[in-house]
Amino acid sequence: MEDDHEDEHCNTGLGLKLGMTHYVPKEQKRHNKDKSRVCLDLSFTLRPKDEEEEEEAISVRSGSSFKSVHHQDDEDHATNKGNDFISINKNSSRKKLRLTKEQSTLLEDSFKLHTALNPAQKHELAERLSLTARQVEVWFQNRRARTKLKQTEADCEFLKRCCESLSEENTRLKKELQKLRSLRLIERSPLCLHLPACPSWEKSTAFGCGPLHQQ
DNA sequence: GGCCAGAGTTAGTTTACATCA
DNA sequence: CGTGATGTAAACTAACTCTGG
Repeated sequence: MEDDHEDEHCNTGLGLKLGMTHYVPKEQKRHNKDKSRVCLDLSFTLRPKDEEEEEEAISVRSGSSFKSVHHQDDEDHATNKGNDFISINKNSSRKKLRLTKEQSTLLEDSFKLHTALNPAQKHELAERLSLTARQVEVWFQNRRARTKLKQTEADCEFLKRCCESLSEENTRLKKELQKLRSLRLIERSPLCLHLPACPSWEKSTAFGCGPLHQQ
């Protein structure tokens, strides 16, 4: 899969950009219904300066997709050499980083130790992973969200089982109550004065709340 | 007012499956 | 029938925005 990067360079990015696709940035989708505008996404500053200027001449910088500039950590993008993220994005529109096995493992291991990082830990980990601190931060955010979601699903499943179990118990008790009521009718019958008492009756009547004391 | 975390959303990628030649 | 190409929906997840503490 990762071997296909070269093909990807040829396929998507350039074709889309020069193909005059009606690209609608997120901001515009939300606030601006002007879909006729032709836009190009100039996401990364690692692009050669002249190329950027050329594109700016025919485009409208949306400022949306990569608004993440508000994070100072993003300056680290320039230090992220050798990473797929950069090598892909410099030539195409927004591409998604795929973490390597090693990166994922290290992140997971770190997450097991601390589900949240302080700034120093974040930067240290980012350095070890050749990622930006922002990327590490986002990964931890998403990881926490996934953990929480899984926990919620597990809780949900547990409560569902509890509910089913209680429903069964409720049904069983209702049946028992029904049985006892019918027995009470028999007991009151003059023909059946010496009917042995049901053990559960004795228990419940001891607290004054058994079937015989109901109503 | 800046920072951070969580919630919710968007969008790129992968995977599984179906269909067709 | 088996096979490769293609299309599509679902799942996954990096990156994003918004909001509240």
